[in-house]
Amino acid sequence: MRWADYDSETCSIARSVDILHDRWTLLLMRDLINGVHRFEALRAHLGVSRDVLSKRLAALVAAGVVERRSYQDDGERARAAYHLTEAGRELQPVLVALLAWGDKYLAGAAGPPAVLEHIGCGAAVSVRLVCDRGHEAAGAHVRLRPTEAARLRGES
Amino acid sequence: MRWADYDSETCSIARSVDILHDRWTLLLMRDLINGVHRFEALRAHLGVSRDVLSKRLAALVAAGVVERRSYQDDGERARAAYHLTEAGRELQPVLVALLAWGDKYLAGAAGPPAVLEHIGCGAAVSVRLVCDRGHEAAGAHVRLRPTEAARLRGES
DNA sequence: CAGTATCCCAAGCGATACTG
DNA sequence: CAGTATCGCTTGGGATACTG
Repeated sequence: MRWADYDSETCSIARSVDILHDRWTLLLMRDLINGVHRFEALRAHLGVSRDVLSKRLAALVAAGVVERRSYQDDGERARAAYHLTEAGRELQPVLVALLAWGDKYLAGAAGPPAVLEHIGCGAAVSVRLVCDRGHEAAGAHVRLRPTEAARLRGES
Repeated sequence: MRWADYDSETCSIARSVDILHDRWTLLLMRDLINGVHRFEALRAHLGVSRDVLSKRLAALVAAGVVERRSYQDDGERARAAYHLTEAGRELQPVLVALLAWGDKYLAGAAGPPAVLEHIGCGAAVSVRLVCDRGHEAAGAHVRLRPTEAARLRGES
């Protein structure tokens, strides 16, 4: 297929970007995936204003990637905490890919501030594109094939 | 490490997001990686204004992920085209991860408009997180370990 | 075709103050 | 602590017109 035939708006990348494209959302996801769950902790760590954090969290809850939970420590009153849903956790490859790319191209002379490691064995973790038959499938070895859904849409 | 110890700004994810977080950049990268290289073709396919496209391209050239080339068809005058640099091409995993996620969670009843396939064998392509010793390393089986660079920064 | 210049509007964002 | 309300600034972005 010629890529230009591929509808720019219905593209899954476009839909994903629509949810994630602002300056804070991916960093917010990063913190959530790494164990920061409370409003004030998120605000302080990200350095974002309360207002924006509130809006972002609401948007992510609406999008189904974050859920709000109440919890209660002993002797304390109930508090709210935010956790990723299954859909949210599955954005991990996006974050890892961004991390790997930033490590490689933006880290500067000092090197990356942190590396991702497999807890089981301590080896470095990387992102790979593979096909169902196990072939490495990066770069030009990959193409998009339009589905029935796209064909039907095109006819309408 | 406790994630909150990890500096939010020097994080490689943050640096990457800084370059990519606007509404158009990732879609622009998508089109560039898929063979749309000319200004007017990009503008038409993305549906973005000339002004913004011009700025985005300039920013991406400055960031080193896009390069501007001149080419000349027979009998035509020279024209400009934009191509990804090596660094730009290596953002492919980010795009594939976004595509896969959108396919899974945002495609709706009709299913995704296109699927990614390995040109060699036609099998579907997916993103995997693996460690250097070949272990599958997704979800909670992964952690960030601060490097010397982070320790030095923390002391300063 | 490949942009730049101008204008104006809307959205994003931060600061501050306030509420339960 | 966990937010909402209000304000005003700044940036992003579309429309249109213009240039090489």
